[in-house]
Amino acid sequence: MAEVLDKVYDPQRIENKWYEYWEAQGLFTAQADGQKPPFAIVIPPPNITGFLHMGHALNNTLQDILIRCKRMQGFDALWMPGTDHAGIATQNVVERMLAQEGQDRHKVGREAFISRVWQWKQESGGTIIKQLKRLGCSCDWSRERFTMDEGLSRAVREVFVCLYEEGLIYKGDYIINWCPRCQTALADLEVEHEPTDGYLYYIKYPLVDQEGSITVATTRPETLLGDTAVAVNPEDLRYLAYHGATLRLPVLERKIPLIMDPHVNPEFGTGALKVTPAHDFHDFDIAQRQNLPAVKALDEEGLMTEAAGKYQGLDRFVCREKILKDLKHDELLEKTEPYSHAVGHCYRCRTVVEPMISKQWFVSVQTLAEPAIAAVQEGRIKLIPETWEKSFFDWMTNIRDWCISRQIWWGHRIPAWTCQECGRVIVTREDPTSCPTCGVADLKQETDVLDTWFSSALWPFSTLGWPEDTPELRLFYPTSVLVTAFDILFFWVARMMMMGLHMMKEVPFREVYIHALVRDPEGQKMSKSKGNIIDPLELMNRYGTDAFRFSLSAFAAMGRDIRLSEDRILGYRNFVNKVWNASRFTLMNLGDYDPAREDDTPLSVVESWILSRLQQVKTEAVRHLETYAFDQAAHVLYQFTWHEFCDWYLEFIKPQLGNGATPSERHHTQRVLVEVLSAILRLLHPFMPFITEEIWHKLPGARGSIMVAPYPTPDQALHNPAAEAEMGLVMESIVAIRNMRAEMNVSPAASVSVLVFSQDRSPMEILEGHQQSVRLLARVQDIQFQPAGNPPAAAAKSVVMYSQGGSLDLVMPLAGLIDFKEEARRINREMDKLSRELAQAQKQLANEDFLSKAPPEVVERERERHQALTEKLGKLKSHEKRLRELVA
RNA sequence: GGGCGGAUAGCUCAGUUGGGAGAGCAUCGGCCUUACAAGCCGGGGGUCACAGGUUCGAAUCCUGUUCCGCCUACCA
Repeated sequence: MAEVLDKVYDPQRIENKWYEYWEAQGLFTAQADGQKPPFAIVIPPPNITGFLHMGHALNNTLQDILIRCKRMQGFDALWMPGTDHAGIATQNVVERMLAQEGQDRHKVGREAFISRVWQWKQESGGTIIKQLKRLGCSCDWSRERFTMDEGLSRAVREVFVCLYEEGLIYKGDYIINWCPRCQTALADLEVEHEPTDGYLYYIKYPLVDQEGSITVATTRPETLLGDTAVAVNPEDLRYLAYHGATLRLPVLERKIPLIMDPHVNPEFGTGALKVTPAHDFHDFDIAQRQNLPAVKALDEEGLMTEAAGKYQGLDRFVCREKILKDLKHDELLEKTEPYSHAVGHCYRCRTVVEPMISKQWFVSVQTLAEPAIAAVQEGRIKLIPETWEKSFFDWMTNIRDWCISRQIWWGHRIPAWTCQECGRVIVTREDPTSCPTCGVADLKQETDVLDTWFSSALWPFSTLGWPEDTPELRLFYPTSVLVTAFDILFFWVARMMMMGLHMMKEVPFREVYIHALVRDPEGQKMSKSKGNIIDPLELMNRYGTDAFRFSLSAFAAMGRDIRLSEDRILGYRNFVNKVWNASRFTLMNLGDYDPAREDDTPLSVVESWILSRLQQVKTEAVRHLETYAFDQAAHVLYQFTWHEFCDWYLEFIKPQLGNGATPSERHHTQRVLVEVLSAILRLLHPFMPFITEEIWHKLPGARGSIMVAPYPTPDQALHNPAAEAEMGLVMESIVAIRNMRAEMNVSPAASVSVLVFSQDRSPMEILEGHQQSVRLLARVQDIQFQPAGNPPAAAAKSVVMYSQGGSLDLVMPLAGLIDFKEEARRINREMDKLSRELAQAQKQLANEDFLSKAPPEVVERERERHQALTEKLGKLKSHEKRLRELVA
């Protein structure tokens, strides 16, 4: 017979083929016609500057599993894809390109720069999408969106104007985080605090009108140039005498007051705090309370301002050194201590950020946060696993206003205009041409753009067509589930809740599945700087996409980070190959199979058993997928496919497919085999889409893609405990015989016979009915069944218990074949184990409390166990005794 | 400082209302048994971090301790 499949599965050969096929057939496209129940997921939009990393790979594999499963289950499944314009990140990329050409954005100008970014997006922005396709993602590409496309930009504008009109967006002077390199404000979340080794400098501020000085401690001496006070705790006795004093700011000689503020911690440093309202969050608050002026000592480029006097124009870090030198010279630097503290860095470029007072746009989040908190509390949005709820509530209740303006060019430009004549601010849906107050046409648009997360916050409804009233929006909003890692829970998820609830009056998604982070084999977070990045594409090339996907799902245990282990991926690569070869075997035996032929042969016990087990597996797999226990779903399918279907079922049915079988037997066996394999392929398809599709098309009677074949559902009528018990006995007997052979070092070629003794009719008859399988799978030449009799002493012996009652003695006469001492050792090992278990059971049953308080079924089970152990141990003991006599 | 998670076989990890400790890999022994050596068969290996408590019964629930990891925070 011609080879139906190659001997080894070659992923590269077929992956592209099937992806193109799926796309060409339009199988990813949601109908949105209301004919089927909806199921929708919006993708966390990857940055257009992005390349597929492990986090993407895991996140999108899990989404694809869910969406493929739901699609097969008959839902109108929409996986809404798209990309994020990633303001700062993208602008940085294009600016770097310009730099290489000796240009910068200011020379080029705003409009030309923006079209340059669009051009870059056109040429290089699609990489991540190609990589998602490589991963097999079944996104509805016909609906792909981009946060800067026309529709989404309209949504952004609409939301901005609405919130502004409601007074929920305002512009104000406020202290924000400023990145001197990116030249923009950053939201609190965009600042990463990294522990940094620095120094704590103790600086003396001389008193005016009296002797002495007050010493303050700081990590940033250059900011003293912006100091407008020194604060001490009102309770701090050490400074009681100085209340109301005036101090002389070192170097600048400016006079500043000593004030009292309860926020100062007397325990830290000297208990005296220099107050720099323009460059410190804490100090800003103090200044607000105490009506202190703010002096801006640093400018937007991180250079010292005019207020810094002779230090004007110096870089902040150069200035720090200079000031220290001058302080030393003036003998005002008391001491310097090494000090490690958290320093804020720009999450995009790693530059040390500078807190700075600035005029920015804010979203007032308090009123938006409350409905989001309520939605989670009331269970209208479920966070899975629930453990995240606590963090969520903590964050949401302490949330500060969201700074949404960014001083960059790439993004949604804030739709606000200022009349140059009367100063009126105009925020409208359509670009204004003249001032509604004074009528002049001299209007200037805000130059800032919006934080990228502003547009992503609208993603669940903006991608569905809002503000238009589209069929998609009506059908798919609220979406079913959001799949994401916890690192963007606050950046993105919380904001989607706020915006969705406010604009749509309805939650954006009903469930949020929060998966783990992928770490390197040592448990470290993967990062460019550590150089420990593992490239998912490389793993796909090496092991195949299906194996890679299956690995990720098998790793995805709830609430625990993933340590990437290549050994395990290799193991799942082998599993994929196993599926391939089981299918290969099946197809090799289907040459003459006619699916249309009638089959009235009843199911054999083996078939009843495998079908019964299959129903159980279907139930478990679906249950695990519905609770996002991807690892358990994968595990159940792995175990069943490999260790039940391949290891046992296929071996059992080989004779029924061989020459000895009648045509109708053979046909019947083929029919059931195809049925089971078909179910396995469909169950596995969401995890390993490519290989299952390839095999699916080779199955007899193949019709269309496996993607739209029904996902298996359990058939209770096939549940068959009797067949499972019966096959349990058969398999245990085979294992027992194999064990005796292996342990006794009986060569596989050696011919052995087995005698089966038992007083119990039922297990005896069962095994007798399966003697062909026993012969074949345990490599036994001759097998005899004896209700009673005297087994030979020169033999190995095993006792197999039948779960429905009774037992079998399997005796392998081995005169001349074995060393009896060896058999005695084997028996003793087993008896030891049994004795220990028996002792345990005895202790339990001797315990009055156990008997009276434990549930009756537990007690009953313990009794049965005790009896079985006693019986088995007794039989082995007498065998062992006879062996001893024989040796003696 | 606050919060969260983890500690189970040599390694990576499961263990779903508390009721006979599991998988994969590794290891040891034996097999080219006509789907698969990326395979088949069999074996060995664990005081479930430590100390208490609740319970007839604890890897599982409670308290405390130790050691890791993460998130968060304005102690300058």
